[in-house]
Amino acid sequence: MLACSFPARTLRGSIGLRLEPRPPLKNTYEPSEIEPRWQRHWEERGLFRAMNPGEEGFDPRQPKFYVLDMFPYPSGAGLHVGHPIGYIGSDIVARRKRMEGCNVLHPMGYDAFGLPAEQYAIQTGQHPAETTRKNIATYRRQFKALGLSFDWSRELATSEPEYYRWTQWIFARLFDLGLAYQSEVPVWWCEELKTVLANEEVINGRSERGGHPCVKRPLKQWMLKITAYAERLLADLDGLDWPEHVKTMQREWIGRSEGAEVEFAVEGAKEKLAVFTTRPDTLYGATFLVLAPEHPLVAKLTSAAKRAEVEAYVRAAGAKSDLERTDLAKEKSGVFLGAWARNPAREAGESGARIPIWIADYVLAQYGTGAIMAVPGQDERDWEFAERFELPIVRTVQPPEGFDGKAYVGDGPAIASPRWDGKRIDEAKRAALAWLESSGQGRAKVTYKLRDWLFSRQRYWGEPFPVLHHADGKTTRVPDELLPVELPAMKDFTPSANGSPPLARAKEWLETRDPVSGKPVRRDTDTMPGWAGSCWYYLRFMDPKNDQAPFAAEAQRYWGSVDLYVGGVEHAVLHLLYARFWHKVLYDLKLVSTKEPFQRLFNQGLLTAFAYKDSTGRLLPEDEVIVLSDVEKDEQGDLKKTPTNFIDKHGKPVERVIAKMSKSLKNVVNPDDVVKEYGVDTFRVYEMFMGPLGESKPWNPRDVAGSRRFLDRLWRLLVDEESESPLRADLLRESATVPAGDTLALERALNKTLARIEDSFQQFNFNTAIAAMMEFVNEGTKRRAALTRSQAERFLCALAPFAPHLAEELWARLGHAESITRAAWPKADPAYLVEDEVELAVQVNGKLRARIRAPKDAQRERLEELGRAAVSEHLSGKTVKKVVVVPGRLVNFVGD
RNA sequence: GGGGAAGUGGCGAAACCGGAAGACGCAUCGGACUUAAAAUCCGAAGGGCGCAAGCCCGUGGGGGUUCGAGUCCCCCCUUCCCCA
Repeated sequence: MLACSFPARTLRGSIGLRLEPRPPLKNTYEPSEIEPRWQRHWEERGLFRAMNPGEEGFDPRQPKFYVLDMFPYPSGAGLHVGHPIGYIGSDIVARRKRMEGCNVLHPMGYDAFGLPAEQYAIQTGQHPAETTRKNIATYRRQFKALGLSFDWSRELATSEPEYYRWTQWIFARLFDLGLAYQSEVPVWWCEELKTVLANEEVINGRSERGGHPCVKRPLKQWMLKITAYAERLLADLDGLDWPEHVKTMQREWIGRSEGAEVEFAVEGAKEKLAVFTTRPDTLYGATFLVLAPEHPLVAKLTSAAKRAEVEAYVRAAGAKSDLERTDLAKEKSGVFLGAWARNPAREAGESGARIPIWIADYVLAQYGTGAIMAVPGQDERDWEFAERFELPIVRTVQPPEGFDGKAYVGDGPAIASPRWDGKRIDEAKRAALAWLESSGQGRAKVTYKLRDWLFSRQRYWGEPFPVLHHADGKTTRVPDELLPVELPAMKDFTPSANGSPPLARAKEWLETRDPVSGKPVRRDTDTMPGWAGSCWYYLRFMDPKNDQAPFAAEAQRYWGSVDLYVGGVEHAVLHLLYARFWHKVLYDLKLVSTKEPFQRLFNQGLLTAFAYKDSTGRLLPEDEVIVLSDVEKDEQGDLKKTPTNFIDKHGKPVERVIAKMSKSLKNVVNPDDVVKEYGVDTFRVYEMFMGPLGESKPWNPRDVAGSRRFLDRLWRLLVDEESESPLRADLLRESATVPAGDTLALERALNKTLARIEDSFQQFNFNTAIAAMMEFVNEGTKRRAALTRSQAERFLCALAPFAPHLAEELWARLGHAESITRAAWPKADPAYLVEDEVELAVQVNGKLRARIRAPKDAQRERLEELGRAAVSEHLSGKTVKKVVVVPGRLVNFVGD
């Protein structure tokens, strides 16, 4: 029996109900009074506290459930109505799981380090610590106002020393394992701004702000060897319950490709040139080599005559982005180095053995070996390059008859390749590899598009690196017990004019002594990127106050992986890949017990808004648009529906379109305003009612009222606004009898509703759950006298995750002293889901012609008979060739 | 450029396995209540033709499979999102 359906408790009289907290005497639905009161109630009693093993109140019989939101970056603007969609969705799951008897971990925190906070601080002249504190306070207030059932005792911010101490501690583990190293890598440098810029801050070789020219230049950076985990990051995707497209994105980002590394001897040089190719079978067709302009051997191989030209080209390539360089549509460019190599498939002196070495910017230094063998016969870009510079082209795969294209990339028998002629690609590859290996000129190799993770930034607002640089050039790490290395308080944290990081100016902090040897050492002046703190916060939530370790092993073993992780698809690659990487390192260190951090991932859809486009295509702010009625009278004075019309202030028609919420379009809605006008429960219900959680949909201000009306109707269904009684009198009685008449109809309606709510949890299309609840309330309003106490209670329990404040209030008015938070989740009773008599469609040639009613278990023959009678007119003069009967659905007569 | 998701009334949407298209809500219209309005309650409503019973059309466009297609297959168009 369901605990919430028939409470085994005698009720006090209607006057003597002790309600806690006590509602006022006014008897209309007043969210502004009800909601803060219940929020205080939850907070005071710690109803959403999750207990760890060993804590008082921990119940080992409860299954655990960890539901996590991607924590927000606390920006100065606060939340707009788009942010809470995911939070409300996950909150509904968390609340429902609690009602199912789970120990639910549902925490919230802030991803508080990072570039935007620093930029905002520089602009406003405030310290990032200050703006971050203020922004967090705003977020916290807004979260609490939304009635989200977070365990606030676990709140954290990645910029707090108590937190980043352990971020540094994990970095120290990476350092010890050799997974963190320093390296000269090309980064975007803007001379005008005197700073290093992130990839996304550079557009077409110019800074996003100001449009100043930028170049790539090598700088010493911290790198994390994520490539060492490429294979496992790829393989373990298979076991995850993630959207398939997110897994695909990760697979493509990792970009595994199998092929061969082939060595080419260079004329007049000891060094051999190693190239990576996925097509070793086309080796005979390699008619030239192409190096990336940054390839380390470029300077050495360039002939004196070509030096000036080569150097100019290398400089120009440095100013381009990878995208510009590899764009297939662009005209190929390149320069001959004046050097020659030998194709290892051919003997020296043999025709085609001597091949020229070029550089071209379509070859990237970071991929493979930074050098390719160009096979124009089987590669489109190489073909284009060969045509442009008049280099030889040799086909080594026989194109099909009638092929008149240029490069042929399809399958076919090998030709002009004596060692594997006639073999198709797969086999030819194997043969080529075997020959390369046996002759010592190459080997099988797997490469990944994934590169090591550039892990440092020359900025202030991030985690300092817990390392010490010694006079002899050695780098050691700060001992664990001296962590955290705190970020020094600095008044001026803008980038320096010479491009050195702000921390280089914190002299007292910078110059220190090695705790081991006592010798003077320097700290590192870079900080970690914004991704660092978010790589492990889900683990800290398991044990957030621990000052001996990042988290206790026991706590981690208990909570395991995140059971449901909800957030935006924009983190599909980087955040999720980085966090998985750290998790696997911790797994190898036996610090965590699971291989993967997030078992199930769900991406909520984007919230859009309406915007208006005029005839020139310009988007107009909402307040410059006038909405005309969508009903017009025609000449006869009859009403005629037309598309809703919108005009601008000059009376010109504009078109309504869907756009992102943005300040400039003035279509940003603040949840505070919605809550003030309608209440939180209405806000929550509306956000879920708009459409499936996973889909993007527009906020329509004039639709919100409908959700409020639903809650109003529910209120009036249970509460008589005219009377002072907290509840309608008939609901104070228990109704133990078997439902009949209208009560039976309501019982069926209720169970149907419960079943539909249950379904909605599969795909998180809570809009259908709310539609079902609306139908039940409408049904209940029509048959109010028949509604029983038990039905009201089960309905409120199902409503509780969606509109928790109203559900609590009515639950209390029904006489419950305990919060609905832990009431039992109501399940549909299948016995009430089937009707005795069903309606069927009767079709003739697939067209609906009549409807019949029949007992649900009527025989096919009987259905056909009933159907035939119902459509006899349509069948006269026709011969029925076939009758399709689908019991419970339809009868279809197929004639001529 | 690559990848992904999606196109259904005036609007947000629903339709679980191929079986009654448009549930639920918004906006709209009509009625009841009211001195009046708001609120509330009851009702109408995809488009077209018709006095009506009813008939025809209809899920971005075109083709196909099927007794039957919003749903499956092929081609095309459009929009949005992500990555670069």
